[in-house]
Parts: sequence; structure tokens; C-alpha cells
Amino acid sequence: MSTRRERAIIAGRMLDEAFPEVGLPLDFRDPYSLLIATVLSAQCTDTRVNKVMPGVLCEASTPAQMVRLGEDRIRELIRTCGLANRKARSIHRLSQTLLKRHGGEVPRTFEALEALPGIGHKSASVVMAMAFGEPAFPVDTHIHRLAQRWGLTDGRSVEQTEKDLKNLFPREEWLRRHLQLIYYGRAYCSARGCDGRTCPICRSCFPGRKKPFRARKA
DNA sequence: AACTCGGGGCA
DNA sequence: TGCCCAGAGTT
Repeated sequence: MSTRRERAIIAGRMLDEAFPEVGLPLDFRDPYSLLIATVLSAQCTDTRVNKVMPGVLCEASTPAQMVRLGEDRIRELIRTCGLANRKARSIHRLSQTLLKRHGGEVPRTFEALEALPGIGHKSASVVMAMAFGEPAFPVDTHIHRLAQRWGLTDGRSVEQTEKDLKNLFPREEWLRRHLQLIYYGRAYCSARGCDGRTCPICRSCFPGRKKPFRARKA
């Protein structure tokens, strides 16, 4: 039986081996672009988001331009990302709020970011970590699932998982671990199930695991 | 904490 | 078709 901290150390080593260098999946450093990309990312793969973003930025790369572009045009541009109605309205309202409340700038605090319409804790964390370089550990349902499978948390909520992961990894590793976990889950241990042949952890899974995970069919 | 929303892509 | 995808708002 291993402790949670021991499992975290093993997981960290394994993640570094699997993904020694990690790049940002959404390569937008500009805060506003990243904010838009984050909104589009809901229930949507990042490859699809990356395909759509250049077209959006071409027509509107600032809140003022986005407001002027209008909801209907935004909806056309982001159609292939799914949930286009909601996201178009969200992006439009978000841009209006940025203009009215922050002079067209993206605020640099958690509180202000989370207070924006259409921006929740996870999106705020992404912007804080990747646009502003502040310590944040974005945890979504995928990382939550992985942390549960690896015995890094007992919690049922993503909020508890975020607390546990922040506790298990030093602050300067948060962004790297976040990215590695995203990539790892996608490659080996997704919602469909864990491929025990290629996932070094789930193959033997940590002691304490109740039952084997459904393997992805080849 | 649980529920609702709800669309494109892929097997 | 059924299932999955870098969630947010409301109650």
C-alpha cells in the first residue's frame, strides 16, 4: 500500500518521461485571444478550436472589434466548435463586459476573471496560468478522472481534486503537470477507458484500485 | 452537489 | 446511432 504522496512522485516521474517537454495546446499568449479560445474549448477538442481561431482573430482580435462584429457573424465563424449559439452569445457578452468593466483589457485577477460572463473557475485558471504566468492548476473533468484513477485524490468533486493536486505538486510544477495530465489522459487514459498495454500506471494500477478499467478497443 | 444545456465528429 | 469533447449557469 502506497501513500498518496508516493503515488504523486511516481506519477510525476512517469509524466516527465512520457512528456519531457510540453507545449501549450492553444498557442495564443495574448490574453484576449486565449480567453476566446478557452470559451470555445468547452465540450470541444482543441484541434477544432485551433482550426477556427485564426478566422475569428482575422475579423476581430479585440473586444471592441468583437462587439462590432456581432453575434451572428461570430456564430458563423465558430460553427464547427459545437454549441455555437451559446458560445457566440457568450463571446459577445464577454467582450461587451470587458469594454464596459475593464476598458477593453483582460483583468489579471482570479476574482475579476471569474466574474466575467461565460468564464468559470477553470477558464480563469487557464488564463491566469498561461497568459499571465501566475500559479494556477486548472482541473477539468479529464484531469479529475485521471487523478481518481491514479489514487491522487479521494474527492468526488473537481474542487477537491484541485486542492489535492496543488498539495501534491510544488507550485512551480503546476502548469507543467496540468499540461502533462491533459496530454496523458488523451493518449492513454481517456473517458473511454484506459489502455492497460500502454499506460504504465494503470497497467499495474496503484494498489488500492478496486477493479480494472475497461480497455479501449484496438 | 446535482441538474441542465445541446452540437460536431467519429466509430 | 451512441458516445465523447480543455464547462458554465442555475437551483
